[in-house]
Amino acid sequence: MDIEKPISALNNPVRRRILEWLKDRSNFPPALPGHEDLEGVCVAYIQEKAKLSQSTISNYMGLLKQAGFVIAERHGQWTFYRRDEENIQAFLAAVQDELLKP
Amino acid sequence: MDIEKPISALNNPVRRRILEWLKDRSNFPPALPGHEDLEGVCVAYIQEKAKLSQSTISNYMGLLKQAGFVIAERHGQWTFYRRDEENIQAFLAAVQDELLKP
DNA sequence: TCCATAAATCGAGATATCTCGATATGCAGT
DNA sequence: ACTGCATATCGAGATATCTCGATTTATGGA
Repeated sequence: MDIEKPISALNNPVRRRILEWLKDRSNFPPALPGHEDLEGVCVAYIQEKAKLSQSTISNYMGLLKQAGFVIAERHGQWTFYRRDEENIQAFLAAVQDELLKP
Repeated sequence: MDIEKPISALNNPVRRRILEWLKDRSNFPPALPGHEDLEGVCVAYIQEKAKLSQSTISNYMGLLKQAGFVIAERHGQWTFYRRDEENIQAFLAAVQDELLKP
């Protein structure tokens, strides 16, 4: 596991906060009608909470996705983002492995 | 524990490699005569291994120090840097705490 | 005191990141 | 096909990081 991209993605307070918000779906407005079964959150909700422009948040979510922290799922015109818990754990293990003495 | 500075310090491959090198004193030339008891490594040795300029390495070591990853100890004209294992562990715990779901 | 060496600080050019508004793309409904 | 909405991508200015050589500061020895 290469930690280059993940570290870079974490090197921004807003992106870190988004990852925290995504821990709990109830940090956002209720799911859109017909999507109640989905864990993910649409970009517009994240944008509203982060108070940054739509393009910035879309870009941020792309970085978080490339870093392996989130999974994107397209449903119709919406993209729903949710945390990739497995990959997050793999990243933490990799950082420990690199940082911790033998 | 604020992870802002530590994350920023880790966001560079050379600084990460320096932290790895410092895990084992034998990654560097033998201690200077009269300093065999010290764990730390002088800037010149790190510079030689990293193949970057003296000012760059001095700057890097300052960042790693501010991030809490290393401890600097001045002895005469030399500054010896060594890992701060406790703080490194504290950082890892903080990252886990921030990243991992409850 | 004067010189030599190690490290820190300064100033600057090159490159990367941040963040925006504007535009493009994809999808749903009429 | 056309319109409207959600998201992605583009282009750009502002700011930060990278890295260097030059200079300064601190220390030790002749």
